[in-house]
Amino acid sequence: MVDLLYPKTPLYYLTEVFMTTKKIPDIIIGRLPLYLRALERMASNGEIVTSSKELGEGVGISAAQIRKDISQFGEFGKQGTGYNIKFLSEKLREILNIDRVWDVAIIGAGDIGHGVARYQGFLERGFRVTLAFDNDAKKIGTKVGEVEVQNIEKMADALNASDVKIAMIAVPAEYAQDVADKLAKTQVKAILNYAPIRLTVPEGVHVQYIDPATHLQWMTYYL
Amino acid sequence: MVDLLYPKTPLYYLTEVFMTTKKIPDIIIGRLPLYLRALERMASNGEIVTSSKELGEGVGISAAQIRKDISQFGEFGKQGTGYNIKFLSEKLREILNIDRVWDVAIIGAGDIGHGVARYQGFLERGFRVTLAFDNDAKKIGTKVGEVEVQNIEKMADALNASDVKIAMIAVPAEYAQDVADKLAKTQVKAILNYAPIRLTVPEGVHVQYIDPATHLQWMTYYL
DNA sequence: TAGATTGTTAATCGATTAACAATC
DNA sequence: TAGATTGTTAATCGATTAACAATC
Repeated sequence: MVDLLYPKTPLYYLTEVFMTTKKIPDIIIGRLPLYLRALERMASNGEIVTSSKELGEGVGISAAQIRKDISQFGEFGKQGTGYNIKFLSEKLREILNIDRVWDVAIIGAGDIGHGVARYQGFLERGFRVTLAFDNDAKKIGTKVGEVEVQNIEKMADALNASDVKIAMIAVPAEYAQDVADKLAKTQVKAILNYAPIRLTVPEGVHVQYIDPATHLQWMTYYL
Repeated sequence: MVDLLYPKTPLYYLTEVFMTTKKIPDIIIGRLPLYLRALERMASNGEIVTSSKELGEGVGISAAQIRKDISQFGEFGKQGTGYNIKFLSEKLREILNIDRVWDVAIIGAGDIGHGVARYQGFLERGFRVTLAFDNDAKKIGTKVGEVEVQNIEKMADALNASDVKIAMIAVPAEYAQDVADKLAKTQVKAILNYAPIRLTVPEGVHVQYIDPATHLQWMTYYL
């Protein structure tokens, strides 16, 4: 509208640059892995193309929203045809930075730590546990999954000697913030927290939470 | 506004009744367990009262939203003072129907199933695994946590003979929908799904999803 | 009383949906 | 060409925040 009425002013170009580097809402990023998950299942079923309608049904989201989300990153579809599943999957993997395998550290070698380290789903989706730490002398030196549990006092050094940028916290709630503080001093920039407590971390460090009991308590409201 | 200008019409009363039985948004219900979790930690630290400001800081939500959420269910605070932690916790437990212990079934006795069955966090938060099922002959008869794994063919009967209304699905993605269909024919009305796939269930059955890989893939966007 | 904090209304913000021209 | 489906804009919807009277 504006540029029909006025010549392009410096403000116009500023706006355009701003638009180009616009921040994608976090909530959209969070849906991309769900799209990718559905696309990979379609691909494994031998499907070649899909539509926003079909994909939407697969993830429980409206077709309009699927199209809007995807179009934030480029024009990956074809009018009249839909989306090539393999192509869109590749694009989503590039956008999400999962066109590679990420090494991950696990802190806490209790029940959750063991479960997480053994979980095949991570490996299938691009994550490999390569470091494990605990503060319990009885656990140090034992194995969780494929990796040996190290003394948590060596965590900072071991992390800095590695290229690990992702850590999972599986210690009791009362230690979780302390662990997070220590992680924040390393190059770890993403934390998946299984402890049932909110973590405070510096700008630039991302935290996601997993708390199954919270999900169950949510559903009991409706029972 | 309306009732300043007009006498109270039948529509007014209809509206009032409607307001009284208003449906609380799902997103608000989902925050209540987080409030409760924070309150329980405060209580265990010996604190007696808190404010929307303090509670908000504990869960990472604005004070205004905390107040608005809680006020949907009653007037549980005191002006000038804040909220009594014990009292508010009790109210939240009543609202969420977790002023009791819920029996839970786990379907799938693989790595996730074992981890979940052993997880102490459920018991502490009001959930007890009492039934387990798998289709693998090698697993049937073994134990996950405290309970014996039964043949999945006996699932419907065993569930109907129990009072279990909550089930956790921890089978491979390709079997998850089939398990969900079978569960939907029992009195199970809440499903926590660990399989990385969306489930379609009848009206009145609630599903929550746990997929750690999705959370990791979300964060790698920012790395 | 003065200070603090709730409960609630109104304003703002952001996300979702509807609609449709473009085009394969 | 006719039918299908995208990418995008405008309209709608719902959630969050700000503000403040009530009151402890």
